[in-house]
Formats: sequence, C-alpha cells, structure tokens
Amino acid sequence: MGSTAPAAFEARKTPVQARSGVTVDAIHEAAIQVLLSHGPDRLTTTRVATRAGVSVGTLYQYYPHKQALLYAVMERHLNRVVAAVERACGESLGKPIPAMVDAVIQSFVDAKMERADVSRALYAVAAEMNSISLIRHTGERARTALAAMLRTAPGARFERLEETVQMLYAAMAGTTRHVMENGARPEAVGMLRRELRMLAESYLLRSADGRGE
Amino acid sequence: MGSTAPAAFEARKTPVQARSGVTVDAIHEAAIQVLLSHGPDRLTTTRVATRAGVSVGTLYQYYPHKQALLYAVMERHLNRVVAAVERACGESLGKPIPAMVDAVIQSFVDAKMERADVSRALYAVAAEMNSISLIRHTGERARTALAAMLRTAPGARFERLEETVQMLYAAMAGTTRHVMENGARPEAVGMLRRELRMLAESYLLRSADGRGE
DNA sequence: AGGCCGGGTGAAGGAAGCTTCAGTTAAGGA
DNA sequence: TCCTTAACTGAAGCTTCCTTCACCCGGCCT
Repeated sequence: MGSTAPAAFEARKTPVQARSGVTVDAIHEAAIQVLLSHGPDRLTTTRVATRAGVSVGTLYQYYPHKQALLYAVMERHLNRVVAAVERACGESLGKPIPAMVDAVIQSFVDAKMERADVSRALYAVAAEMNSISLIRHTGERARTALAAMLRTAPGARFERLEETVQMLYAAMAGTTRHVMENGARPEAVGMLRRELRMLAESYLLRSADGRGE
Repeated sequence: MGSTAPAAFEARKTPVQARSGVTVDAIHEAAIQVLLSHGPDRLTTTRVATRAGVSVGTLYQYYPHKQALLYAVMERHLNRVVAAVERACGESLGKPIPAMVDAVIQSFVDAKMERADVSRALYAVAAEMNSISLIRHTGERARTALAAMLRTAPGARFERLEETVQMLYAAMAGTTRHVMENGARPEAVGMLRRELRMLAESYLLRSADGRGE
C-alpha cells in the first residue's frame, strides 16, 4: 500500500503486532467520522485520536503529520474505486458498447456507494490536495482502463478516443460527486444510475463513428 | 449585493466614498490571488490584506471575519455564471434542442473561462462551504432556467424533466470543473466545448421522447 | 481655520492546533 | 519468570492566525 506515495506522506511505521493494525484502522475510521461531523477545517489531530480511542501520540507514531493521515485515507479509498472500474473494464472487453456502459457505470457507482460516507468526506479534502498527484494519477488509471476497453468495442471507431474517454470519465465523476454532495439519498442514487447509463451510452454511441454495434 | 446572504456572512459596511470601493475590489482580487498562489488553507487575512496593499484592519472594516470575505468572493462569481446561463436560456425559448445546447453550453463555458482563475480558486473554497446553501441555491437557479427552456423545445416530451435537468447540470458543472482543475489549458477548453455540446445534445435528444426535432 | 467623519493603520492579545518527548504499559520470546 | 521492545500516553512548547482597538490621515463643510 502506498508504494507510490511521495516521501513526505509516507507512513511512519508499519504495524507489527496485531493490536497496532487495529489502531490504524480505528484512526482511519475516526478521520472519516470527524471529517463528516466537523468538516475538513475543523478536523484536528487530537479530535481524530480521541474519536479513535487513542491518544494523539499514537497517531503521530503512524503518520508524520496530519496531511499524511488524510493522504492515506484518500489513497485507500481511491484505490478501491479504480480497482472496481479496472475490473469492470477488463471483464467487458469485446462486448458491445451498451453492455460496457452497464458494467462500468454499475461497478463505479457501487464502489462509490459502498462507502458513500467516505466519498463524501473526501471531496472536501481533495481540494486541499490539489497539488498532489494522487488524484490525477488515479484518474489516469481509470481512463486507461476505459480506453483499452472501448478500443475493443465491435464495429465502433472512435475518432478521438483520448478526448472521448476524458469526457466520459469527467461526466461520471462529476455527476456522482454532485449526487454525493447532496446527501446521496437512495432515490437520487437510483436516478444517477439510470441517467448516467443513458448519458454515457448516448454519448458513446454518438462518438463511435461505426455506431458501436 | 448579497441580499440573501446569511446574517453571519454579511458585509460590515457598504462603501460610501469612491476610494473604499476600490479597496473592496482590491481585497477581492487579492483573495483570489492568494487562493491560487498559496492554497485555501494558507490563505490568511494578513496575507490577503498585504497583497491588496492595505492593512488587516481595513479588511475587517468590510468583513466581519475571514469566512465572510470568502463567501462574498464566491457569491460574486457564482452570480456571474448563473446570470449567463439564465440569459442564454431565456434567449433560446422555443428553439430546437441543438440550438439550445449550443447557446447554453457556450455561455456557460464562456462565463467560467472569463475568470478561469477565479473558478479554479473557488473550487477549493467550495468544499469548506459545504454546509452553506449558497452553492445549492445557485445550482437551483440554473436548473430552473434550464427546465423552463427545455419545456419549450418543439416536439420534445421529457418523461422526467426534473431528473434530466439535474443530470445535465451535474454533467456540465462536473466536466468543467475537471478541466479547470487540470489547468484549463486552451486545447482542453476547446475540447470541453466541443465534447460537452455533443454529450449534452445526444443525452437530451435521447431523453426527449418526441425526438426534439 | 476648525472640526467632523469616512477611511485607514498595525502592534498585540489570545485562541487554537500541530507536534514532540519523557515516561508508562503490555506482549511475547528465552 | 524476566527482559526486550512494540505500543501507547498526554501535558507542554511552539507556531500560526484571527480579530480588536486605540490612534492617524485628509477631504469637505461651515
């Protein structure tokens, strides 16, 4: 985990005994809770530690500073989501576009929703991590997987695949974020699933010269 | 200005003489500069004041606290953008869907780009204003205008206009944000314009039962 | 000329947080 | 059982900022 994390954000020490593993998890979870209940600017290391049931000192044993903690939480979440997208893409190679869309949109939304609270909490953090490449890099991975998949769509010929994929991904991420930031109510999620599929499908079919099936 | 701003965020005093108007503008501009060069969490009132060429005291003469300043900057920008969308919608009543899309997407992207730096700087702030209704409220206005426009599209019958509009707006905002956060390079903006139009058009035509002409 | 007032100044008080470190507690092997 | 070492503790130092307030400047009216 975190093999590509910039030096400044690397974890301080790796859990050896079992209990410390539990502690790290508790800290992660606490960070999310605090993020949600107090907001990003009122997240203090002490608060996180208290919520996790440990002392601040313990927190600093695993993370060199506050930012590193947030980075780790973010990383864990993003990895989960891209992994889901990559899997869906891999399993849809060669299928017609509508099937691809079904698979990808579903797994994407599912991954986000499985820990909707985390997603929601992290959007706020993301802004302050702007300069960091983590997010950029993760998006890159997702787009690569999508492009690889679309290239195998039977009968489809994308004029500018790069751009199409970029747009597709931005639309996916953007609309999902929107729903999240408005509370992710079940009916809103249902509508997201339905409409996002429609949006993606109509856009892709239109972009694919050869009609995509 | 700011007639709907919550009491806690209201400006302290309204400029009377000309020079104070200049000062307020300078402070606004400085806030944006600092936001861009230092990031939201390193924006300090002193830094903003210095950059604006005034002293902190002056800043506090117009805004009761830091948040109020950021609120004001945000408000000004959002108003500009929604106004542009509302105008485009108003002028496109009764036109066929592709024409509507052309007008709206163009004015939206234009409005964002006219002060791309502001847009970019404010995304970061937005996260910390999550609880505030300003953003929600502005989105509402935009969606209302879009819905009113789409209702007049000849030959189109939208099954679930509410949802369609919500999705459309989320896609517009989401993709634009994406481009912004990646630096808004000219070619990226060009691609945004082109692809967003295509995406919106194909989605809307597909959503409109009656084909929308 | 005198004084009123919009506008401006910036040192200093005080709160809030991050991070450290000297010291304590608990595991697990010998 | 004893000892080494991982894990944990939390008060205190230090820094950073927000915000205030007592005071200054200069135009304009009488």
